[in-house]
Amino acid sequence: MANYQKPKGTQDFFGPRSLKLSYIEKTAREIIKKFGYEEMVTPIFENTEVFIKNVGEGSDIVTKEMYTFKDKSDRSLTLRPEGTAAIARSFIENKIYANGMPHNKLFYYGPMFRYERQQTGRYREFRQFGVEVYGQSTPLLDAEVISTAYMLFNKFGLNDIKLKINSIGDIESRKNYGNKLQDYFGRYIDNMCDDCRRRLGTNPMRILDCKTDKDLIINNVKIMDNVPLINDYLSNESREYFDEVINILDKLKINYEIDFNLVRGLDYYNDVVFEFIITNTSDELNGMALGGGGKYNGMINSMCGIDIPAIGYAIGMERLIAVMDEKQCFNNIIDNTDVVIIGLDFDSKLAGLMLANILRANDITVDMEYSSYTMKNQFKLCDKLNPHFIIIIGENERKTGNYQIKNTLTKKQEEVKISEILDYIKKGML
RNA sequence: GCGAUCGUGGCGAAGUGGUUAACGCUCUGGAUUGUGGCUUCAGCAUUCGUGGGUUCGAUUCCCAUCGGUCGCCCCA
Repeated sequence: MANYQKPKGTQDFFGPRSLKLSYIEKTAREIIKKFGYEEMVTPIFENTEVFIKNVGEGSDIVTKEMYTFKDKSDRSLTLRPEGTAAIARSFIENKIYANGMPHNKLFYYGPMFRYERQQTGRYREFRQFGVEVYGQSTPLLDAEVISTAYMLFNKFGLNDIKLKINSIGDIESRKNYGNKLQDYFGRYIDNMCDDCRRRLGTNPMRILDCKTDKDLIINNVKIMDNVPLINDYLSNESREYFDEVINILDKLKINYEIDFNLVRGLDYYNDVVFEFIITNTSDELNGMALGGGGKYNGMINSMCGIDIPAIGYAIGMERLIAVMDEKQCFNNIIDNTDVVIIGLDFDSKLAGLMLANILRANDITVDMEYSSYTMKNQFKLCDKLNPHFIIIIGENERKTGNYQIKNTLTKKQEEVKISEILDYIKKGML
């Protein structure tokens, strides 16, 4: 046998796991539509510059994680590493902003690709469900966007997803704060890690995220404890906006934890940023981000020159499945077979096939064995599928027009006229 | 990009430098030829991720490579 392997970091979904994936996808679609969202489907790949310009030239995603390739006409294309930039591109290219709606609520679902070493909850091909809203900037909307995620978590039976939220301020606030951080960390930088030294010049806010220097103590002072807080450098406008979002979250009874060190790695965010954190699980998953997002008012403007506010988030499907597995949230999603039809000779199987399609057309799940005429083999299929009813057809049944129907729950077997089988089974399934 | 660890049949999992690679589950066939899920008997890896090397001989030692798992970085 040829030794085929799937590419590193990718996955095949089959059996129960594929059932879980489609259950999540279906449920997420249903719920988000209640909020008025429309699905947007964009290409799996985009022109490379869509991501470079919008995710950020300095971001890790762009500098080392993209699947970029040339097509036969020498165009540079990239397998999408995230959803937001592609959705924004489509929003602008199709001039959706001109459709007269005060806001446009969009969601997407599909695979994303990042060239990374895999570990728990991280793959090279992974799936995201995400939402983006364009056109309005108000705390009411921001809080509602966050609440859509919690409606989902709730529906899935997850009660331990912690919301971490912060405001990184508008562009001016960020600049002022960045200067302050450079002053502050500049005093200690000689003792800090290589990454932080690099970040000091390029993106000092990311130092706040550093795991290496998290507990660094210099001159008996834990430097992260005395770091200037973004909160003290927000413009009045940004601060009031953030306070109002928090206020509304309280009203919606969504628990949150304000984390002044939450800054996020994508360049396009401003003001409100947030992450959904997994808690109360195994060590591997605990503290991991199940999803994240924020506002990115500047991105649309930089793409098309029009001021259009934007906010969105994305949730990772593989991580969602992992948490839901641990919390045993998949108890009732098994697809049951309602009926298995047994035929004891070719003509009986043919009669069974015809009956099966009548039942299927009436919303009943039916399966059968196609090549064996022995009872034994066909009952084995029943053992596997565990149907509610087993219909047995043989020569006698064909002659009389009465088929044997066995109810596997009551263990009772009855003869039923062909014309009455549909009703008999429907009644039995209630 | 860096680091750790692992890779034996459909699955789980022992094992050793040397003629037949344990065991459990599953599966296949029979006891039981129109009623299964129990029991019982029998069968199922020319082969130990792949390629090369050492050796009289390697699944077991060495190297490389491809994968899995898990950390760091970053993120979903």
